[in-house]
Amino acid sequence: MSAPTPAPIRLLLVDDHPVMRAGMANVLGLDPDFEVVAQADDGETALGLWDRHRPDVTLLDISMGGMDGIDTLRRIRQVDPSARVLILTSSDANEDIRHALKAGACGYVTKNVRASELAEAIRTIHAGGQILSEELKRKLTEDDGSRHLTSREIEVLGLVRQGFTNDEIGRLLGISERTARAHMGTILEKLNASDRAAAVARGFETGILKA
Amino acid sequence: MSAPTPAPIRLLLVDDHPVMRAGMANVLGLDPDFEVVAQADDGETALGLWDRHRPDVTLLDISMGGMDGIDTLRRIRQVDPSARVLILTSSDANEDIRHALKAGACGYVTKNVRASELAEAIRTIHAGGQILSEELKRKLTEDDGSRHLTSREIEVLGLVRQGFTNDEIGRLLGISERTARAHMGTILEKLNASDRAAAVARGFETGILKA
DNA sequence: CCGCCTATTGGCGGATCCGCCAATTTCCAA
DNA sequence: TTGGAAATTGGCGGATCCGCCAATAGGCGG
Repeated sequence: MSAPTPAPIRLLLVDDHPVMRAGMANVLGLDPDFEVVAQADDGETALGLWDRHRPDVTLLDISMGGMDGIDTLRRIRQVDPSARVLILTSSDANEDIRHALKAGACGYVTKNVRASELAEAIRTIHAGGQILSEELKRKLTEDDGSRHLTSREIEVLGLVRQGFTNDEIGRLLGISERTARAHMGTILEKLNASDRAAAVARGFETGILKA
Repeated sequence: MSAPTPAPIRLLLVDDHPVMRAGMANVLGLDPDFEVVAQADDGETALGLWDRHRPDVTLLDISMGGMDGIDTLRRIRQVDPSARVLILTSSDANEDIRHALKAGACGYVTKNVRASELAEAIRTIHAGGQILSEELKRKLTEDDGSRHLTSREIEVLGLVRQGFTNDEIGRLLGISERTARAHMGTILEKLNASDRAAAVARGFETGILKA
């Protein structure tokens, strides 16, 4: 009732760092459980390759030139909602984790993971499980909860970041300066910031804003 | 007058991403010109290994837990000012490049470099040359020049980031609120920001501030 | 159908910001 | 030594911010 050599798990690697991809291919390629069927260094290419190869599991980086990893993930899940994708990235920002999971990621590991743990994670993902380290889970629950901004608030924060006044923000968004101010108040409260400068800082720290 | 197999260039790899290190070791290990003599995933370990092996070239990542790459670089150059170090990192922030070069890096390449280019860069470094891509050079000259903050101004910006008012900043730094305000004015001008919120944003964008 | 959340707008007032002007001292580099 | 940049402090005033209070309207899930 047990095959000594089951079919390997077919993998698609997506990362814009060639050396990193080489590392993944090397580390995983040595394990007979895995087979790297394709690699891509941007979202567009990844989509095409995914469609052609239909890998069992996709390893996806978030920060890439062009279409980012989250968008790529959404597009893949749009084609096949059962696609299994493991996010493998350097960012441990709450927003990135949250967006990835919301977009349908089956797991999220940071790049400082050890090779053996990565392999184990892929097996778990392929078996239908979820992967999210205790550390990341803790980050998500403790540091967050009520303090995630609405899309409108994120929009306002983006303008604050550019140095616009409440009045200007109001005109830019077609709303009253009063309303912009109200959003600002909510942002300050949610981000636990004492003024707009601190709010922008918190935005970068949490990953809401990106350099 | 030409040896067919010269002694390989002895390398120390420092990066806190195990898979990335595997990639480097794999990519470079296949080339007989190179020999990976040691690997480290943090600055302290790197220092010890560097001292024991005295590699020809050190590949150093900037963002690491504990002592960061720049500090590690400084410590190495302190022991041996002729040590040759190539920064290999994901960050293309002006501040990181500037600090790395000032700390004595012989070269700076981002992780999206192709394997062949990385190998070539290492050879150049080992031969006594400098490596800095045209793209990064352009970034350094165009976007910068006069707009690098003084240490005092960076100190102030760090407090602004935390939401302190000019008055509070003055007291925290043991100076007058007037002076804090003056620094703020200079910061705004140098960073081309219209208010402190935008200044904080620019700080993160340029790499002066880090998440 | 009824709360709850979100978006919206309004008034009021004290706190804070930022620009423009000018001055002194220190310290480094040419 | 001398010029210049950096750090420091001061005054003045209009613009802007942010807190506290309150209200309306639309949407969504229980």
